[in-house]
Amino acid sequence: MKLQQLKYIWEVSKHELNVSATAESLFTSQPGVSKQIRLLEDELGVQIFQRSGKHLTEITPAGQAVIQVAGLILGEVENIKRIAAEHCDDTRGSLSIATTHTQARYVLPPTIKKFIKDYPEVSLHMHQGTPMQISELAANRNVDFAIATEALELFDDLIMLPCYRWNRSIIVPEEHPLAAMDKVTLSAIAEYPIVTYVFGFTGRSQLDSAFFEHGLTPKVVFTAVDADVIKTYVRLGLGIGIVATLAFDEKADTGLRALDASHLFEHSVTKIGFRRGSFLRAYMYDFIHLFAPHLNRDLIQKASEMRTKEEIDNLIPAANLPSF
Amino acid sequence: MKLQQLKYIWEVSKHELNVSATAESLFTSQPGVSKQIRLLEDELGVQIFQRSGKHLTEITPAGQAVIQVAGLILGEVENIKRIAAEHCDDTRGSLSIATTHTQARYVLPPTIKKFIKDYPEVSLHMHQGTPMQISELAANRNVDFAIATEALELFDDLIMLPCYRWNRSIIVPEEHPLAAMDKVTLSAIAEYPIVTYVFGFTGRSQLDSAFFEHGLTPKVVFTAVDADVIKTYVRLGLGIGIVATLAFDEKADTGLRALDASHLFEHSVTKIGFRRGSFLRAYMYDFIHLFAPHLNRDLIQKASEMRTKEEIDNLIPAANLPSF
DNA sequence: ATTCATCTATAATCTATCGTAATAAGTAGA
DNA sequence: TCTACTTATTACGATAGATTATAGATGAAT
Repeated sequence: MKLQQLKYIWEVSKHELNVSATAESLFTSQPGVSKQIRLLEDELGVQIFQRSGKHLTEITPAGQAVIQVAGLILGEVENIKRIAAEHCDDTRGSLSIATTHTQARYVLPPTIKKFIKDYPEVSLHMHQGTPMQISELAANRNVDFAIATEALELFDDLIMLPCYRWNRSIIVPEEHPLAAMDKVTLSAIAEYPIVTYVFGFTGRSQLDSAFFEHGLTPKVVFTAVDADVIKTYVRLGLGIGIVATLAFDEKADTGLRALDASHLFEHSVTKIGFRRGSFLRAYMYDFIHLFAPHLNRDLIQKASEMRTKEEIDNLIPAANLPSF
Repeated sequence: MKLQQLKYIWEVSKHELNVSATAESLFTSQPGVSKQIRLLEDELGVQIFQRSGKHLTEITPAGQAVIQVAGLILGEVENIKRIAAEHCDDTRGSLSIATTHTQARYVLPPTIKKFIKDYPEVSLHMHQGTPMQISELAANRNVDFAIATEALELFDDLIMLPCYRWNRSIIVPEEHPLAAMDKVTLSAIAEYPIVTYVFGFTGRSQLDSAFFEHGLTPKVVFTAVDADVIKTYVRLGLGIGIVATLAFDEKADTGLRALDASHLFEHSVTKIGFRRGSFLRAYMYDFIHLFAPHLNRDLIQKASEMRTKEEIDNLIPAANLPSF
């Protein structure tokens, strides 16, 4: 048994059982991968993949179990490398973060700025995608951290730490009738066409459920992944915007007004996630701490030991989070 | 990084940093081991072993951490092999048990007899040693199970399941004055020379503390590892014996009488232990169940998840154990 | 100090293994 | 039945790994 063989079966299972594609992604040849998989199967005495003729069609039950453990091993191998790097030079390394537009554009910049000042030798990589893609990247060890508000819950082998709570604001042109209201109401909003986030992004589901619970059907005329696009269309008069409050900047966003909507919609919680059982470099702890000052090394390590989301939420109650 | 390299550093750390001895135990050449260790160190960029000239003198802090994780990986590799074997043929395999004389001679025979009848294709290996050696064998993956009454607690990465409680008896020649007593007392025993277990064996410490608490100093004139030897010397009139009750057989041990001493000494608990996180074959669960009928697959799996001995003792209270 | 036994590192050689390229063979979908 | 795609096979070349012999270093004992 070789680590490479474990790597191969793991990667094949993550590439829809397509050996050619897997080989390409690993910068090696297809016959090499096929051969190693076969050798491993011979050694173990069980089929890992079901074949129909020359195609891999599915993973056998034995394969399921083997691949799962192979994943653990690959994670530990990664840990060994990190441990070594940490003991070698704890200021040098790399940090990959997958996140959404909202975080990258409005929340992360100060954190990143401070981080690259503190750790100039750490090369930083940012990936942008849907919450689902982000979670997958973290679960598959393509990135170190996932930062998002949604979908992270779906991956059981990610440790997710609550970072901050945030609320929504209604964005309207300055002269809009709603701007005159003291406290906007859901029914008032429902009167106007709405521009907001795409489903699956930035707490969009919270928004929908609020309307639904009040028996209202919002007229969503346009959806976007990011608040910049939303604001642009609000300016054009397409409708009123509903975005995260932290995506509005009074100075920069001239011509627009933000009306607090925290009383209308349940708050959302943004979280940072990493693979369960992964060794974190010192600068990784520091990054988390920079991003969410209530998360110190001790707390992060305690949370890493937890088995369920509930335990973590108990350890870090939402009430104690910073709120925006 | 290769599995072999991890195996090498792990094994070297278990062979007092003697590369030559390690190579021999692995049936390979010393230069090969040295080279692979060096290659691994080069790849990781840190020293794993401290060298003084040409000798390995100690493990560096980085090495400590790396070797620990290497141990996890090797354990998972073992699990993969077991998983594969289980899916291939769940009646064939091997089972290695390390235990003490007392277990091997008096307790295990019926279990073993049933087991080899149920699983004729499983090759069974028994190792005998001190409780300390037994625990080490299990911790170092040389055997699957450790069965003993002492020392198992010292190894944090062993899951130990309580199997049964047992008490002691005083063994005397039939015509001995103590045989006439209704209920023997500690002070009565302390009058006579005593033959019992060597320290570190078969709950010997429990025995000493009972005397100590009553301010008595037993006259131990001879100690042995096993009850057979003890009984032999009792027959010779060297003194009275104190052994596990289950080591006395009324029919076979003619000329001797056993006097119950359960009221004098705290009971002991015999446990079966295996490496934390190790995948157990179906026949391994069955073996445990044969040995300790209250331990079924579910309970064993639950206990495997536990972090501390206390949690396990809570799950399997001593009061519920069979008693001998 | 010196010697000896023991242990590790180095070098050279040989073998086995792995990756690659070219190609054959099988599958799925139109 | 044809085409596009995928995997298996084969042969070859590069490379890494094991082995043997040997040199160098250490530490304990004389």
